[in-house]
Amino acid sequence: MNGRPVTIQDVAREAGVSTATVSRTLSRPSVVAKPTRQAVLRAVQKTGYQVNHLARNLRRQRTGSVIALAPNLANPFFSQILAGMSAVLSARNYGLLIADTQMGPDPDERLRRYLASGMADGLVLFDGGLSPAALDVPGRPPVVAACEWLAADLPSIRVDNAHGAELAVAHLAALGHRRIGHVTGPRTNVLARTRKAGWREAMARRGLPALDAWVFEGDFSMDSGALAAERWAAADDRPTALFFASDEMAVGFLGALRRIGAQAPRDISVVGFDNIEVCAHLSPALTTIRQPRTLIGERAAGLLLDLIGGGTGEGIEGLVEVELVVRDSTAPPA
Amino acid sequence: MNGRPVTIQDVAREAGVSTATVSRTLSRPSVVAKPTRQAVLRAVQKTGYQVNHLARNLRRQRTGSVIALAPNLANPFFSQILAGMSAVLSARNYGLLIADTQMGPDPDERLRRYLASGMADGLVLFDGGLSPAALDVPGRPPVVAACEWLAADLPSIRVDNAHGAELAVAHLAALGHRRIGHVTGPRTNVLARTRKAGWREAMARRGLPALDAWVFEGDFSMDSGALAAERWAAADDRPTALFFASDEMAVGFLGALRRIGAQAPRDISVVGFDNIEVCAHLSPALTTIRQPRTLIGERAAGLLLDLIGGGTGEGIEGLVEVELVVRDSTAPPA
DNA sequence: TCGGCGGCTGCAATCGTTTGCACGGAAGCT
DNA sequence: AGCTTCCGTGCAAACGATTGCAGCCGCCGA
Repeated sequence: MNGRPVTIQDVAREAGVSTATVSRTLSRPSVVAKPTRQAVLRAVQKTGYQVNHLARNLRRQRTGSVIALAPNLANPFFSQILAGMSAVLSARNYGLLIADTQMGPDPDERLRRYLASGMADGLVLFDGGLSPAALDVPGRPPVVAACEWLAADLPSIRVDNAHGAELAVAHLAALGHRRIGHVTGPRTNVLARTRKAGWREAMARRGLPALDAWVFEGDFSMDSGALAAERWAAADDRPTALFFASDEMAVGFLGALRRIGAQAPRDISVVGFDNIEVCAHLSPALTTIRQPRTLIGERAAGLLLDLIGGGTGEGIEGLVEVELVVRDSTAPPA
Repeated sequence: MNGRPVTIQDVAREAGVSTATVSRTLSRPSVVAKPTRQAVLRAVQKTGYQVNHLARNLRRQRTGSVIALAPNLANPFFSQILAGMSAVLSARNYGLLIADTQMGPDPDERLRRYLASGMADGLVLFDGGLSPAALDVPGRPPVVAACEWLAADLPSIRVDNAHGAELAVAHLAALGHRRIGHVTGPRTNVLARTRKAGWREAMARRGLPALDAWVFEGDFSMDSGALAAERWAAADDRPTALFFASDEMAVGFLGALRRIGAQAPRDISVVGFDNIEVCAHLSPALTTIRQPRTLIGERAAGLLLDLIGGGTGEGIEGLVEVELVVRDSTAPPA
């Protein structure tokens, strides 16, 4: 009734037992005798006791939460992944802290700080641009990379980007395209690099040239996609199809394309990557490579929890499969 | 060097002072003499000491983090708001925990649990669908509502939805439209209700009828927007312009419109709400009401921190202004 | 020279749990 | 009956920081 929060002591007094017994009743009910247990539970009910997580965690030497570290929280791409993580974490009574790497001046330093601070029992890293050296922190908690990552030895959940590129190129080639270009992500981004490499390989596998003139540099943003449209239109040796490293860029491209009087798939076939929600609602609806984002989040969280629990992460599949979603932005070349 | 994390005791020993002095050096440097301070800082450097937040927070009787409770984390709308929150929170050394109300079976119960659990020093609520009764928890921490909310007495950051509707209708009316319809959000959502009411008022203010036949029910999703397009096309008394309660629905509408051979703004003018990123890249680019989402997040976090600090939230403006962004989806009626 | 004062510092209690250890008693066995 | 075993419980020491209180010391003024 009064303002002071009720502690385990209050419950113990109420139930006429020691705090140890209350604690045990709550965490390992089986070890306390049934009558005692019931008395304690009754006292808990009566007093409205809630454990103090701070105290519990201090004693247990853990924090009960994990950090998701993303390059840019404003990017909707992550929200679904976070939802997936949140689902499995809250089921296991873990909290999900989120943080942005790109906000302060020195991303690597921020990562290091998070690792050293002991604010969380583990960390999921979504930023492929950080330096592996930032992981070199004495007693750091487990880290799961949920992106392609230079340091191959980090437990990770990866999307099969190369296979995605292969699917895209295969689809376009099957339609009869031979001049298939690529719009890249940011040069430093590992995802972007893998997709580009995948494109090259897929082309080579079919004996198709992967000309540099068919590569347009982007940065995953819609604006950069729009820019690619202008450059594509101005080029003299144009590809008849483009594989984009992200849907966002493809969306920007399609919009700009219309504005300059061209149209997909009549003038050019377009394949994106991600399957963001808007794809199905564009006109033409965007053919793309689907990434199961919720699944990525769930897997990453699952893997991290396993590591935190002392597991090796052996049982958890690190590679999640992508699939081709055919819509209206692709057709045989004119 | 060894595995055990370095504590304040180690630093104290190294510096030849007491733990109290170390603590003070770190939290209120001005009260300790300069030579002592330097010795302590040197020891901190040497040992690589990091404060244990758990212990600090236990002692300080606070958790150092706040919860953002959203109806659906997978909704990209929130990611930018979270980014805004994250920015101001991490600047003040607070952590941001996120949680989903809609995941478990009983959202109200979840809210209550979060409030009672003491896991955070405060909470920002984005779900307008929860019952105010869920807030009725004995020693609950401050809560900020970042959505329209039935219980008017909760400190809140609100968007001026009614004004947004007014701007939309004013714009369309100025173009010469008289038959202006509305596509609603989910019936239970307070945001959706306010926008609809705003539309009605704006129409009335101009002496224009707001016919029920011009109202299409949606749920904020792209799919529901697409559905509205079919219903609009099938109607016999068609509005010449539509004001949408969300951009997502407008996007779905535009896509479906094209698929049935119609086109904006030739056949119908469209105004959305939110200014999501894709608006500018559609063709036609979508005229909409801009909500400053980052600002909403910043304000909400700021207000919450003020309340946590014992403030009254007086100085913080609760209403954030929206603005009209005119693009290509609106034109005079045919 | 002495009293007073103020600036630094240390002692030790405290935050609320968990948990190793020990103890008491009942039950089972010879 | 005496001895072991085992179950259930309580005692008290952690976990690692913060902070009120008190004491020390040096400086200043009288």
